[in-house]
Amino acid sequence: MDESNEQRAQRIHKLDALKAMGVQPYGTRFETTHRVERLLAAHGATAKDDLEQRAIDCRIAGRIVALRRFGKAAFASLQDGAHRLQVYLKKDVLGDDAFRLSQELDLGDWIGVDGRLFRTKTDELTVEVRALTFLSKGLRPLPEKWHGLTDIETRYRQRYVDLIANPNVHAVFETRSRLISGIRNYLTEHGFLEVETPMMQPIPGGATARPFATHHNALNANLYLRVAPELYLKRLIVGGFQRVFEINRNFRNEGISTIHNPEFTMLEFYQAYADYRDLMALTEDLFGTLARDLLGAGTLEYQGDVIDLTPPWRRLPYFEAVVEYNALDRNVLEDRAAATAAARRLGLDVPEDASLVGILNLMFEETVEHRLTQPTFITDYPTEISPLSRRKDTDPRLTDRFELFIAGRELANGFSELNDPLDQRQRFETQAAQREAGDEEAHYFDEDFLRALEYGMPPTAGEGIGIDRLVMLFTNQASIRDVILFPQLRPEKPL
RNA sequence: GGGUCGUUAGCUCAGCUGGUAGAGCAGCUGACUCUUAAUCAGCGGGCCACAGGUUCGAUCCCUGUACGACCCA
Repeated sequence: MDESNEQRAQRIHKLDALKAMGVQPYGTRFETTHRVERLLAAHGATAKDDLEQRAIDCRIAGRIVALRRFGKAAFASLQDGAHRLQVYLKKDVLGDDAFRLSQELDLGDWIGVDGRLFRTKTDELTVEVRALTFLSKGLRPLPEKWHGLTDIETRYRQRYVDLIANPNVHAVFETRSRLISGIRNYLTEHGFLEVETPMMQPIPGGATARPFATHHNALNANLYLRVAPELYLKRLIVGGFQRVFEINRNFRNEGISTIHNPEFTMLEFYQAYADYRDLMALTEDLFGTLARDLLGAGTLEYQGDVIDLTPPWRRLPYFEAVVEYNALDRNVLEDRAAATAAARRLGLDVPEDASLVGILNLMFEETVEHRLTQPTFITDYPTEISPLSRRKDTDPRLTDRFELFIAGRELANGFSELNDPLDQRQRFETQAAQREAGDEEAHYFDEDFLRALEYGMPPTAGEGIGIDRLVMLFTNQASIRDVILFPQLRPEKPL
């Protein structure tokens, strides 16, 4: 970008003008009495006469985002977080020196004001400023006041400008933070202990995904950024922690899309002595609690759909879903040739060497997932694609597992954990064979994890919830980049 | 990885089968003590993403590159 544009040069000149007035353009401590949000909440509806009688003084600070000058007075909008409050700068109230300072103000400057609340004759809540403190000079012009900043690339690369120009963006990230706090509170209140496990792992495990590789010089060891914390959290269950959770970043070396960022935030939690059904109930309750606390409702609108979070949510076995959503004959579940024919009739490209489960999984992903708008637990996933899940007692080809879909997207994945070390060893062997055959997403063989299981892991259920996608749902955002402050982009050309 | 579209002033955008660029906001100067997209008068501001090609002449047509968005894998 142009570093020497006209407006920037003019503002650098203004630094001298400020100094000439004895004003430090980059100030220091300023104690406020109120946040603008609080003032608006408290007095947004207080009547004009009432305000005058109560003579409410305040001291607030913020960035000037609008400025309307008259000869000997001016109105400015001060932005504090996602909220704005108008201030009135009037010569005969401010005094000559402060008014002269006010005439040097630019859009984008930070100021602090002392004054009294009143309502203008157009009934807008406003602070009549008695003392003006210059806090910090902005050297770059702000985006346009009416359209704001819309260029998507600039919004992501210079999120600071996006946050200034688009208060709704600020609000999205406040909601994100509150949602994560809400999850922490909920789990802590339910006896879960927050823990931290390695993000740099010698063997990346816990998910089918390609890892980022790195190297530790002093140890001369290859390490991977984790794709999931799962295997470490289960080691903690082996060690005797009954309920643990971790909220932090996972890294997957895969494509970027509206629902994928290379680093993303995951909640995983593990509960000893519970099964996957308990976790479905917990998930319903957790989402309901978050919706009530953050949205004040049991339903939310997402991209034109009304999503009803009222429990219980539908539970639909995986194979049943494939049959139901495509109105297929049940023989496709047993007969590979029939499944292939059905998939091809649906327009799917079936590889010659695909297994029956592979074909059914293809149908599930292509024809079912995106249609699961209302919250739905798909249960009983095939063992073949669930290498860490406990087998069903009634059918060892299936597992005690679910995935939660809302608005056509996977939001959570949970299961009763496989705690049989010998079965787990076999599953790893199968994965290792797939890896040998060229599947870069297949699980790595983790001998230490098996050793841990051999010490005995109590019956346990565990779940992962994609926090970014959950935030998308709660803030009605279509792209994951709009709920991640600094989404991954190709590096910018040097400035 | 493939396809489609985009990149013009600080921001938001125009720009005619190709003749060296416009608006609004923002900025600067002046007027104005209740405005809120303030108003009025005047004035500046451009490597038209980058590199080639075609042409007397390219913001415009062609090729490539970079970055981004969306769709597909």
